[in-house]
Parts: sequence; structure tokens; C-alpha cells
Amino acid sequence: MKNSKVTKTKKEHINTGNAKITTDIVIFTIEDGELKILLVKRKYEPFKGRWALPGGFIKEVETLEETARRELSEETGVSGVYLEQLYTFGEPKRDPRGRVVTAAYFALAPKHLMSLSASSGAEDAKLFSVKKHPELAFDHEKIMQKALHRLQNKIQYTNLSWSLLPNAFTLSEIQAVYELIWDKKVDKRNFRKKMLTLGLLKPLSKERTGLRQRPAKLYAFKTKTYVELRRFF
Amino acid sequence: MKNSKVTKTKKEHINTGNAKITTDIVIFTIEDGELKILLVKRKYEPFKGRWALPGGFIKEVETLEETARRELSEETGVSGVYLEQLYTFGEPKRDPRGRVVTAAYFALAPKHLMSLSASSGAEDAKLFSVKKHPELAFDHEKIMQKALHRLQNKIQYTNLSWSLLPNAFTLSEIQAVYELIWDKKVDKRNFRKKMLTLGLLKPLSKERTGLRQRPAKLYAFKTKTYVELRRFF
DNA sequence: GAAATATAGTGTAAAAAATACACTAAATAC
DNA sequence: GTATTTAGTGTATTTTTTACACTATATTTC
Repeated sequence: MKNSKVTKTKKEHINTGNAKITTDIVIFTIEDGELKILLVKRKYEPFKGRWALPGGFIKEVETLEETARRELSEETGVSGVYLEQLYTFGEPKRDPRGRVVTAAYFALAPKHLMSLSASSGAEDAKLFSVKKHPELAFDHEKIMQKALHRLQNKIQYTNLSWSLLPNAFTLSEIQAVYELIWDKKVDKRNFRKKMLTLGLLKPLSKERTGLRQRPAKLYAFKTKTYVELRRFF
Repeated sequence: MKNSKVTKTKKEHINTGNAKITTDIVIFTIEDGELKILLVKRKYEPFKGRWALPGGFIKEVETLEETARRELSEETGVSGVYLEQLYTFGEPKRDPRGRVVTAAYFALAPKHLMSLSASSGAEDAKLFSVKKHPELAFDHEKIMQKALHRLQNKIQYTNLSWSLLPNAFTLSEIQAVYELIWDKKVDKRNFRKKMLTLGLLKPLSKERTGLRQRPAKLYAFKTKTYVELRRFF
């Protein structure tokens, strides 16, 4: 793409708006009773060898969301997940290479969609606990924290937890999702009452068996698409 | 800025991420009992002569928010208002000049900060009713609708209405702000009860007089900075 | 196979918040 | 001084939130 509209004379090319655009993806999942985030090890400078959010430069004909999905897939092998735009970071010095503006995306996936290592670029993609992770490249820590707050807020008034769970799950399992995200315990009876009266779930006629305790009823989400509620918790 | 990381061979420069960045600002105010939006008439192609959101290209060393404030000031003479990032629009064909990604901003101002025509670039800046406005350039209608939803949601759980009101106002006046934004009436007694128990307001020892009715007590916001509430309406 | 252990599952009372609803008060206009 | 306009106020009902403890049913252990 050429400089299509330079506003002033040739020397004073200050307002041309030129920049490079990337997307970076903060993708959360739950594994081993922890809220985790997917990071990739950088192969090139700057920040070579450091862990960073998956992401990369837009192509000429892609939407921003398409870039995010493509980069996520190329770098980590993950696809078909819930994805929404988070925030755009454009501080002039955020990338040592020059003016790089990043449209950050927020993503959620159940653990079974996070089968890494299956894919090409996935050798250096790994899940890390949100509470304990390596130092990140660029301003990715700031982006991650913003994504975490988005998650903590949004599960209050949406049905987004479907995107972190398998098709069938017990009430204790969905409660654990909320507790991990909020990093606090909630009351079991009140949680169940609320969750069931919201009407988002349908009971299945199966149970989670084989564990060393009373079998738990399984439930599924009625709809696995984004639903916003008037109020939630 | 050079092409610092070209992923493939030289001919196939597809992933370079090059684009131009703009910010566009959706700024709301209340005038004559209507929720209004500030638009500027375009002086150049494309969409020459059409009304559009104020905005423009980033400078090399500006943050995105600085660009938004500068463009708003240059094009409309408005400054010192509440401003937050809204969403970033990057569809490849949204601008006929080429790849232009816009970081849209959301702004609110009390009417007295909207004294247009005082400024240089303000000849072609005008307020229009949100419910009835001219056809907009680019994808600005979509951006405006997104901003309106943000506003409708955010006044539920923040103290943002301070940024649409003068320093002193009556309870009827702040109620009118909510009614205009939500485009529906609310119950007067319940509204006052809620608003006062929230503790955001302090009563002033003055009244709104000179009108042909009983004088109304004046109130002010305790803090005129962004406060998020657990719940609101 | 009895006991220990682990998690599933359930109800109620109290407090807080939301909702529905109608009349009196105090100024100006005529 | 009568009409008009908006300010200002309280209560009863319903809904939602919160706090709180025991029994049920499976597996594991001895």
C-alpha cells in the first residue's frame, strides 16, 4: 500500500497516520484447577526468547478479527474459539521497531480445544497460570491484565462460561470456573439457585460417575452463543 | 519506519501490517431536551460535503487518546471533555483510500463546553439530534450506534452523567438526562430514591428559581471523575 | 464389609433492593 | 385569585440477595 493521501508537503509528513497494525490475543482456558493463558516464545528480535501473547501483523485484505484468528491458529494451532475485541494499544514507544498499533483480542476456550503441539507453529506455545507466569514482552502484561478484568466482569452478566467448559459439566464444575476467575469462593447453595433460575442450563439425563464420591448430575448450556443478561451475579 | 520484519520473501510483502491509523470521536451532549452528537462537514474527498465524525490521522509521536483530543479540538474547538476508547474498526474496505484502521473514541460533554464557532476549524461543526441526523460518511453510522449503546449501558453503573451536566443541577434535570439517553421515562420517586442513596451527589444550598413553578433544590456531583459502581439501575 | 473420606445435593429465614403508585407544595402566568 | 406548571414526598408489595449446616451416595482403605 502506497501513501495514498499525504496531507501536507513532502517534508512535513507528520500527520500521515502511517503505522503497522498487529493483533495480539489473550486466550484463557482452565486446566488443572487453574486459570491459564496461552503464550508463545518469541523467535525473533525484539524480545527474542521472551514469552509473549500470540499475535502478528495484519494482512492487506483481512479484518482485524480474521488476523487474530489466523495468528492464533498459525502460532498455537488453536481455532474455533470465542473471540472478541478487547482494546487497542497505540503508545508511540510500545514497540522498539517503530510505530506499531495493536488491536488486542480477548478469547476463551475449553481445555479440549487447546491441544497444542498438534500444530505446525505450536512447538513454542504453552499454557501458564495467570497468577504465576514469566515476564512478558512489550506491554503484554498490561494487555493481559485488561483481559483478565474483562473476563471477571463479563461472566457476571453474560453466559460466557460456556466457552470455557466442555459440552457436559456438573454444577460444581461450573462453580469452580467462576471461583477461579474471581479468585474467591462463592456459596454453593446460592450459586446453584442463581444459576438454575437464570435458565441458561438444561439438565442432561447423565451423571458424572467413576469418581470416589456421589455421582453428580450433568448439565449443558441451552445456547452456546453469546447471551447478555440483564443481571447475573 | 522501515519494514522491520518481513515474514516471507521480498515480493510477497503481504504480512507487513502497513496501514494508516485514524481516530474518530463520537461526542454526545444534551441540548434543547435532546441527545445530540457533534458532526463535521467533510472538506475533501472521499465523501466531500458529507457529515462525518470528527477525527483524523495520528501523528508520529501521539498516543491514540492524544490524537482524539487534538482532532476534536482542531475540528470543532471542543476540549476538556470526558473521553474513553470505544472500539477499533479495521475492515479492509471501510475507507476507499486504502487500508485505514480507526480507533473510535467515545466522549461526553456538558452543553456549555460545546461552544462551537468560537474556534478555527469549527465553521463546519454542528450538533445533530441522535434520533434524526444526516447520512454519515464511511462506517460512521455503525460507530455512532456502538457509542450510543456504550452510553446507554455505562450510565447504569457509573457516575458518568456528571460529564453531561453543568456543575449544579436539579434532580429533575439529571433524571431528564437518563430519560433522554434511554429514550424512555422513569418513575420520579424511585429515581430520586436511588440517586440519593447512591451517595454520589451533594445538595447545594441554592435553588433553581425564576421559572414558573416551585423552585427546585440544586445538587452537584461529589466527584467529577469516573467512578464505577457495583450496580446502579 | 465396616469405617473413613470425598463431594453432591438440598431449604429457610432475614435483609436489601426494586417496583408500583397519587397527592400536596410553591412558584409564575393570565 | 385562579389556572398552570413542575417540585417534592411515602408506603406496601414483590423480588433478589445473603447467610448458613446437614444428609446422600459413591469410592477407598483397612
